[in-house]
Amino acid sequence: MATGRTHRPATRSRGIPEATVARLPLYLRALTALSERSVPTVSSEELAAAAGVNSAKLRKDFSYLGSYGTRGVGYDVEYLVYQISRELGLTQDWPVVIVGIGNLGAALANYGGFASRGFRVAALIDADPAMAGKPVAGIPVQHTDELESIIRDNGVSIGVIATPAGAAQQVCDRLVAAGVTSILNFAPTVLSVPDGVDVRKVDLSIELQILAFHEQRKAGEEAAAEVTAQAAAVPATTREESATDQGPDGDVPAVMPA
Amino acid sequence: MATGRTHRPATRSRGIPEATVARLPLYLRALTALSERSVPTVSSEELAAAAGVNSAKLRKDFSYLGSYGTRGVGYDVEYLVYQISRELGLTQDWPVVIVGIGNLGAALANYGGFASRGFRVAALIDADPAMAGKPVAGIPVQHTDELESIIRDNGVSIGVIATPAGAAQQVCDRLVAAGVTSILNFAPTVLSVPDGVDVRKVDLSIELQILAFHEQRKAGEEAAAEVTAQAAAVPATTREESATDQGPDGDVPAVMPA
DNA sequence: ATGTCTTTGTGAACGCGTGCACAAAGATGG
DNA sequence: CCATCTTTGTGCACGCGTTCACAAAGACAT
Repeated sequence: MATGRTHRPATRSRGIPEATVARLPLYLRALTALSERSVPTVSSEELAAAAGVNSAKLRKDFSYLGSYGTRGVGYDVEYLVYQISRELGLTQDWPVVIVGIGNLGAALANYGGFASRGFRVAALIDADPAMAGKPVAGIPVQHTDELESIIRDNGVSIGVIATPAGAAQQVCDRLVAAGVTSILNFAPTVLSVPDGVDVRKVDLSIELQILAFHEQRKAGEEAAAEVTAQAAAVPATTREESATDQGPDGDVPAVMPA
Repeated sequence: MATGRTHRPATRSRGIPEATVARLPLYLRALTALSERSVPTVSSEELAAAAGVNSAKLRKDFSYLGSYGTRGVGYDVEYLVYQISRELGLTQDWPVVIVGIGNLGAALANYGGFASRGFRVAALIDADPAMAGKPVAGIPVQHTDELESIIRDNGVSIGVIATPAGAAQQVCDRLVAAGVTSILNFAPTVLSVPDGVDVRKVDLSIELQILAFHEQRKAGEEAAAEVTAQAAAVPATTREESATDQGPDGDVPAVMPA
């Protein structure tokens, strides 16, 4: 998982659990694909397989939205697409600003999935004066000085931060002060925001580290069988070495801040 | 949250809960920052604040790794950096391939956080023959034909998929067949993999949709107070309209597949 | 109209994750 | 050496999320 909600830890809004909300976009995507293939109805079993989840979980998720299925038949694809879209708030237009037009910011500006679900890139903002006016994904980059006016003029409530870590908190503060209440943060920093502001985090480095952990464990388990007998002989000095006083400084690997 | 583990749903590997593993990189980053400022020790309270988590949670997380703290003092920063790095498997070198060198793939190749924690970009792979040989982030792009040999020659076990959704499953299958056992997927698709292969997903579109949901709810709550009296008069026809037979087709918003 | 068969919707049990609150441990000062 | 004070490590309870398993609902054929 590349994220973690920062605020509103267990806010089950109007009865819809957070975990369910996180899966609704998944269902929506699968349903949209079915809709394009003109499939009229789908069973919970089929849809669950397409979305990669348990069918019981899917049914319980849908039960929070209401009784939209027909027993013995399944769910009407078009109707469900509409209901989920409405529940997620995708029936309205969401202007979004992207701050920090480096490699990642440019990639986000070009990302089709943004524009395709009601999200409209209202502006691209960068601190580098040399970037100003340069078009990225057909949209001219604007300077940070205009951040506040852009937010207000376009009624932007969602901001995307793709700046270096050092600039993220400052940008965040300005976004919030200008009226943004939801932030998607790609910078590897913990953002502090006032109550009422939602922050979601996408951290590429963290994802890889989690994969590395499991990868290491897999490698360890493979080797475990042959070392089991040997491990019994060794008095556990190898793994837990020198946990007594001070950590070895020379052994510390070259770990740099992401 | 930008991800969701696909396989190994609740695998508490060697006793370390999945939720804890997901937070270790967060602690590591905060600790590395302290280390650079030559801070010798840190209390759970301070570190928790820096990582944006509860201090009790942090202490419990560390207790899974062992008793590395000193009561009345706190944790030795350098030692903890080393222990967490080792636990996460960052003391070894992880060669990584990135498949799909579009905007996003290029951004990933240039992303500093990859190389800085033991992850080495072993190769960039793209299906477009025109890209072959072109250097991105100082690394020449190679053609998809060479995928298998690259994986085997470099002993790659972690693959990053940044291709369009349509190509993702096929790329995934080839990666897995060639020996990759951990995949970080940026394509908006559900990947199916055999047992033993870990998939983590980063989905930019989903993150925005979750934010939109909360944003909509916030807006709805603001307006709720003034509409409460009015809502009582309206016989609930507005919200749940025509939930009887068929969903309105004309009303369905223009939702495209991400 | 009635029976059968499919599929939904949900009650209930279970397990994981979180946070409180406190006892144990050890540093520090006298 | 003893008292005090700080901070860790953890037992415990609670709540959310997941899954099972089944009764209710409705389609469909006869």
